[in-house]
Amino acid sequence: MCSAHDDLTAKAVIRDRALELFAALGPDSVTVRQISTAAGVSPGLVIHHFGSKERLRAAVDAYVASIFDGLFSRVADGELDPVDGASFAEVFLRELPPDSPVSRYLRRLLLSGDPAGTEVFRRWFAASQATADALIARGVLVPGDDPPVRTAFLMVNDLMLLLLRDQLTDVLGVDPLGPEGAARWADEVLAIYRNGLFAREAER
Amino acid sequence: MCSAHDDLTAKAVIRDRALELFAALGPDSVTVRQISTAAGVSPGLVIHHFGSKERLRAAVDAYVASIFDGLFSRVADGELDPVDGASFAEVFLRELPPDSPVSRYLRRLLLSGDPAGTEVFRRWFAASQATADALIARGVLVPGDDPPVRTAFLMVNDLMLLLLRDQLTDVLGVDPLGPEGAARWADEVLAIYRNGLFAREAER
DNA sequence: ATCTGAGCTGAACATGTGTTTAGTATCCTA
DNA sequence: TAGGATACTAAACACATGTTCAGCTCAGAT
Repeated sequence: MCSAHDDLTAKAVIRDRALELFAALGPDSVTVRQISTAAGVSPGLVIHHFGSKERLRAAVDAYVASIFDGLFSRVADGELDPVDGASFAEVFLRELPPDSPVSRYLRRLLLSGDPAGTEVFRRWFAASQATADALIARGVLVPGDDPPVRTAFLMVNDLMLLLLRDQLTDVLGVDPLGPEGAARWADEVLAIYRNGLFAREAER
Repeated sequence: MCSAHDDLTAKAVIRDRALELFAALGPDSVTVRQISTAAGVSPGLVIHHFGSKERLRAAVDAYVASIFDGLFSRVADGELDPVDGASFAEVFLRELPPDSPVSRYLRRLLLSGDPAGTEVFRRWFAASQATADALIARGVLVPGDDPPVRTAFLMVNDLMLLLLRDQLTDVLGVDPLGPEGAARWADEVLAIYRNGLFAREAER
């Protein structure tokens, strides 16, 4: 190994810097040269290791997907517990480094319609379904008339925090995934889940 | 006018084709030449009318924002009524042509963190707040302990359908904004809003 | 009739792009 | 210790990009 950055192989460094740049700027606006200088290598090496920019992008997609897969299986194994409204988003934020570009990358993955994003979405949905089933079995949740739709609803409520975090911070004045915002958000969501939203006619 | 396409001015045609291409492929992957051939004009004319590709993008941003502004003010005037769960998304889908690229463009606008997207989000939030206040005043909704957070929650529930429509269609097997899917989605959401989510201990 | 200015084109320009290539150092294996 | 693969670079290549420019057409004012 010629030049040692951190304790990672150069290929991994390239992948990590590409992940950051793709997440921040979008894959299309990022050039191979930007990635190579961010990784401290030559542009040729990026191609040497990944074949092409497009395949580097695919590698980053797969890497991010594998991170989420790891988190999902840890939840399934009971290592991580998404209690209290079944918020996967909060669990993930806790597990990932606070400035991790992964959630921002996921945003691009999902909203751009990329197949890799659809795949992550599918697995997230499956994990949500498993969690919901477990809570129903324990008698905590009621199943509802249309379990898949109910699961999807709960899941997107959760995902939203990740996807629209910046915009929500803007209008609320507080980060809904920060310490204070998360508490306020959870309180309100649980209140709705508990009491519903509509005024009860004649207060029962 | 040299070449008449449809009944629109060439500048408007360029803007419309750019909107479609930007929505479908992302602004960064679309070239001026693609836009110009889609509009049936020369690349130079695109620059002639808009100054630069970047300023064309800004013009499209503003155009989309104005479309949403129009819809918001029609809702405010009572012309459009988002009853039943206050679903703006459904209202918009009904008002826009079925294959309109606007909602897809909005997705890009929000995910890219573009200021224009943030602005649309702000106005959507304001409109949601106004609608919620009206429903509370009529005694339909209960305000909750944290009205801004409650409004944001309801709003993102709604936005989600627009933003994750494709992925939801994938996992549910039905378009949540299509005729059947919308009904199932509304039923389930209203059930939660009405009865909550948790099993009542001892069934009261 | 003539001038003016806007709409518009085709070709060219400068540059940034992804990628290739030739070559060098370094490591692992036999 | 030889030899071949691997990691890596610098330079170049081919091409696509956004943009410019000179000039054309044509409607409307003078």
